[in-house]
Amino acid sequence: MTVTLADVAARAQVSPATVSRVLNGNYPVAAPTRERVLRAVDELDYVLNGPASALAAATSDLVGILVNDIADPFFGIMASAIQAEIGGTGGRAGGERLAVVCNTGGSPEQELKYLTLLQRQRAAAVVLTGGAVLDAPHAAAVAAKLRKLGEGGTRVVLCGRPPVPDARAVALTFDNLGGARAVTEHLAGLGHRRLGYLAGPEERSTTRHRLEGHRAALASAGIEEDPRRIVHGQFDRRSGYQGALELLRRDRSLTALVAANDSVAAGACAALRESGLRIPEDVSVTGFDDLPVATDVAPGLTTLRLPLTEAAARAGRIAMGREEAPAGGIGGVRGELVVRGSTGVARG
Amino acid sequence: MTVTLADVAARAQVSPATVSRVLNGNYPVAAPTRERVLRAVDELDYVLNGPASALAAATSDLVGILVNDIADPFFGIMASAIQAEIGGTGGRAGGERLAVVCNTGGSPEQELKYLTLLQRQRAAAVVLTGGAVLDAPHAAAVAAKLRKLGEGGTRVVLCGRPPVPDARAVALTFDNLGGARAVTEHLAGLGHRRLGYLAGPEERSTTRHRLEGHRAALASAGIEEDPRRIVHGQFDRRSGYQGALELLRRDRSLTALVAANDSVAAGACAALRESGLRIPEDVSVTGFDDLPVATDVAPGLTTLRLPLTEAAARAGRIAMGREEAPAGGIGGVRGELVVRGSTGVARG
DNA sequence: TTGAAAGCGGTACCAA
DNA sequence: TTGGTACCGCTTTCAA
Repeated sequence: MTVTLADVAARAQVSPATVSRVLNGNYPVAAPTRERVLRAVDELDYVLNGPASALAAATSDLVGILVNDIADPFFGIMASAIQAEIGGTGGRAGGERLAVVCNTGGSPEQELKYLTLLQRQRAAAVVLTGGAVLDAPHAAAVAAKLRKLGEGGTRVVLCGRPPVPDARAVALTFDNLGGARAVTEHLAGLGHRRLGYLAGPEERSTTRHRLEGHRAALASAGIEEDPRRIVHGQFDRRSGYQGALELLRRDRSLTALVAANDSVAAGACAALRESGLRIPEDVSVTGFDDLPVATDVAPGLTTLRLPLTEAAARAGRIAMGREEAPAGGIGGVRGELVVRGSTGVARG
Repeated sequence: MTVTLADVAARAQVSPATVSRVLNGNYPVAAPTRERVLRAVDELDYVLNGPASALAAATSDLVGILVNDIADPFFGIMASAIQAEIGGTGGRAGGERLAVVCNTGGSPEQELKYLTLLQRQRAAAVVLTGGAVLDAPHAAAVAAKLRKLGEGGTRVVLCGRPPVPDARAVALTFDNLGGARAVTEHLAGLGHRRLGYLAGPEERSTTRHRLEGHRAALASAGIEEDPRRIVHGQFDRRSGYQGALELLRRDRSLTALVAANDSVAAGACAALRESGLRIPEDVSVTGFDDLPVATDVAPGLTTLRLPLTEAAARAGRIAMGREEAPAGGIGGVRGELVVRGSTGVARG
C-alpha cells in the first residue's frame, strides 16, 4: 500500500541501493540513472520512511530545541533563529532536517523527559536555550543525560545557558552578570539611590547571575543592599505587574525599577501606570533582552540588548556542524545597553 | 556499545518479546517478570530506539504542531496549550509523545516541507494552527498532502484554520467573520463613521474573513467603503505601526482604527502615541485575539477575545484521540467582545 | 558506476 | 503468560 524504496527501484529499473544513493546524494550516480530514479520518485509520489532510514543509518534528521517558555517572545526569537539555520540546507535525504521545538515550561522534569525522548529518537542535535535550573540533583541528572546524548552521537549545544561539566556540549553563554551590572551602574550614574529589583525564579541561573550583577553595581556605587527591595517571580508580565505593586507598597519612594527581563519590565510598566506614576519621569524602568514588545509598552524603557538572534543562529550552525566551536565553548556573549530616554532622579 | 532491547532481555532472562511488552504496557505480563525487566532496564540505563520502534510499529510518537510565526504570542499560547495535552499521558513506550513545534513563517513552501518531513517521520498526528494561505495551487498542494497524511494513518487537526475538502481532517474553525463584524458594529454603535482598517497579508484566510466581517458591518451601518482606509501588512507590530502612520497620513480625521490582530493593534497604538493622539479618547483602537501583551500596551484597547487556550487544548485532545471530533469534522469557535473603556467619537 | 545482501533494533503474530 | 521469529524499509559494505 505505501510506496517503498523498492517500488521506486523496480520502476526505475535499478537496485534499491542506487535509489538510496540518489536520494542521499552522497555517492556518485550516473546522471541518466539519477534522472530515471528521480522521475520514478516523482511518479510514485514516494516519501522516504524516516524511521527506517534513521534505524539503518543510526541517526535521524531530528534536531531538538528546548525552550523554557514557548509563549515568551525571548524564546520565540531564539527558536526562530535556530530553526532558520537548521531547516535551511544540508542533511540527508531531501537535504532537510526537522527542527523541533520542545516546551519545557521551565520544569526540570519536562526537560529530562524531552531529552530522553530526543535520545530515543536518536536526534542529530539538541540545542538547550535559556537559563538552567540550579537545583543540584536536577542539574546532575541533566548533565548525565547530556553526556549520554553526546556519547550517542547527538551534538549538544547550550545557548544562553551555563556550561555543563563533563558533557561534551558547546556552551554559548550570555554575560548576564556583566549586563545586569551595566544596567544598575547606569541608573546609579543618573543619581538613583533607591532601586527596586524584580527578579526571576530563585533557582534559575539567569536570575542568579543577573542579580549578582545588580548587587555588584550597588556595592560599587556605595548603595546599601536592602532585601525588601527585591522580589522574586516568574519571567513573565504578570510577575512584573504584581512585583512592581508589591515593591511600591513596601516603599513608594523608589525612583528606579530594574526588571529581570523585558516581559517583567512590561508588566511593571503597566503597574506603574495604574499607580499613577509616569515612566520614566517618576520611576525609571529598565529591562533586559530588548524585545520589541517592551519598546512598545514603554518607549522610555532602557534595556540591555542581548544579541539573541545572532547567538541563536550561531548555536544553530554549530548544531548543524557548519561552524566550528572553540574548545571549551564560547563564553560570555556580551550585551549592549540601549538607553531610551532614561532620566535621573526627579522626586524626593 | 549502545544497549539494545536484546541486552535487557538477556539480563532479565526473558525473551525480547516480553521486554517489548513490558515497555509498551499493552499486554499482560506477570508481575514478577515485569519487575525483573524493569530492573534490568534501569540497571542498563536502557533507552528505547525510537526509529526502530516506529519502523516495526509503522507509527511514531511524534506529533507535529505547525505555526505561522513562533515569535508571535498568539501561536505561542496555542502551541503551549496543545503541547500540554499531548505531552501529558497516553502513547506507547514510556507513555509519552513528542510534541514538535514547526515554524513555517507563514510560507506555503515551508508548510509543505514540514508536512513532508512529518509524513516521512510517520507522525502520529499533525495540528495545523492559524490562517491558511489561500493561493489556489498551494492550497491544493497542502490539501493533497494532508490527504496523504490521513491515508498514512496520521491524524490531522486544523485549529483556527478553514476546513480542507476531501482530507479527512478535523477542523476547529474560528468565527473570524462574525467576530470582526461584532468589533466594527460595536464601533459604529458608538458613532464612529471614519474607520481605518489594518489588515493582515492579502492571501491569508484570517485576513480575508476578518475583512469580510468588517465590510459587512460597515454596510449594515450604512458607512460607505473606502479602499484608502484599508492597508495590508503582516500580522505583526511593525506592520501595525507603519500601517497606522500610513492611514493617518491619508486621513488624519479617522476616529477609529481596527486592527487585524493584537500585535498589529499594539504597533498601531505606538504609532498613535508618537503622533500625539490619545487612545481611546482621540482614536479608538480595537484588536483581535485578546493577547495579554495588547492589554499592557493599551489599557483602553477593545478586542475580540478568541478562546485560544481552550480551542488549542481541544485540538490537542482530538489529535491524541482522547476527544471526539465534532460532527462533520468541523466546529466553529466563537469569540467574545471585550470592551475596555472604548469611547465614542470626540473629534470633528 | 551498480548490485547483492547483511544487518539496524524493535514489534507482533503464531505457537507452546 | 511467554518464546520464537518473520518482517518493517532503508543503509552500507563488499563484489562485480
